[in-house]
Amino acid sequence: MRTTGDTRARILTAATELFRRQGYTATGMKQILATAEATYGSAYHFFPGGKTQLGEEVIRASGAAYQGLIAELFQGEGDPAETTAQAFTGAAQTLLDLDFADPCPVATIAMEVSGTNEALRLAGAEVFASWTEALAAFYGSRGIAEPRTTATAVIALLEGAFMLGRASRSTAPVLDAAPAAAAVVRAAAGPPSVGG
Amino acid sequence: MRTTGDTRARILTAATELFRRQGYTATGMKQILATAEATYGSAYHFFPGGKTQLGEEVIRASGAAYQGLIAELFQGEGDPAETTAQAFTGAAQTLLDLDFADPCPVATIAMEVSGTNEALRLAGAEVFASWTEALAAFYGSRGIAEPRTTATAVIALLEGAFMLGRASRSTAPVLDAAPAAAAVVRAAAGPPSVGG
DNA sequence: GTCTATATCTTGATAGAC
DNA sequence: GTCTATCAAGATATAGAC
Repeated sequence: MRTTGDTRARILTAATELFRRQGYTATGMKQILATAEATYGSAYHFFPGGKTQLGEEVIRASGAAYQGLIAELFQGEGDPAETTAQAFTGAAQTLLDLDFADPCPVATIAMEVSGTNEALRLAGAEVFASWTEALAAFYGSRGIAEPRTTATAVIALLEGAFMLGRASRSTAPVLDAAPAAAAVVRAAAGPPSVGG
Repeated sequence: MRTTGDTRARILTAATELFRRQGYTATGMKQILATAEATYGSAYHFFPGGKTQLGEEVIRASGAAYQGLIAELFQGEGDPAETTAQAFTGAAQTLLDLDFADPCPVATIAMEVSGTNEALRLAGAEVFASWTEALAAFYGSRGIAEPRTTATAVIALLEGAFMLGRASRSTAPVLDAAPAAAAVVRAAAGPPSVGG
């Protein structure tokens, strides 16, 4: 049963999958269309902005989806540091389930185009900011000091751990990052002792 | 005064610069050779393995250089957590000096090819492992518990912060990561208190 | 070791029929 | 809304003169 708009969604899904596996530049329109079982005519009908528009919509759609995931994972009354560590443990499993394809569809595109494509760079920046805000809202509600700083560091840690995990085809970096992320949260929860 | 081997080095330098700015796939041999003021003949004379060999040598050379930088930065008798934070502060300045080009030539290539080019993926993995070992050696010598785990988390945090910083064209993520990295080191230095 | 010319293929994008 | 055919420009890589 086909509904109107099906083709557009198929193209977007195929692009998301291929971008995360092969990167943005290395993925051609032809391959996207073959995977989506669509044609050039349909692609440029729905995405007149071409490949750049496709990349931008992939970033924003994935960004919204992951923002929802953050809201889902980071809640409840437990220790926020423990909640954070558990999210990393779950992320390690996701990495494994994907056979070390990029768990973050935004990261690879962001790395590739940050220096060359301003529209895509900006889309990635906005998505990262939205994740930081969502996570900071959670930390703030749990009484963590400097919630935005903490959230930024936790997201950076997760993205970096994904990168090392993909390169080494191992979940170890993400699992190693779990207690580290908890330590970051605990440090912000406690007193800001600097001198010793 | 030209010395033998000059051309080879020029090609390698140009490739390193362009890969970090534009990514591996988006950079063409033609542009590399134009930048290096070299020709196809020279390129395939020195790099018979073509673009893949060029990518691999860029990764390994940059990896060795940065391993030296780690050894240089992480030493001395000061508080290792403070030393770590200072390294991040310095990295933020580097990011700014590069006008938000990738401070890590390995990261972009690793993200792009981890799923498609096994030779390059492995080269990146080995480089990341060498950095982790170098950093772990420092933490171990300073009495930090689980030095490898700590080192992995710190490197992941740095790489992730670079990624966010490039996307947002801001040093804030790297500066936010500085105290977080210190917290990770401090947590490993102190007693493993979990319950409270 | 360096050069030019070229072979072969793929890229993103468009035109126009239906 | 979908299709095919095609364009112009790019890609990596090679051949062979010098």
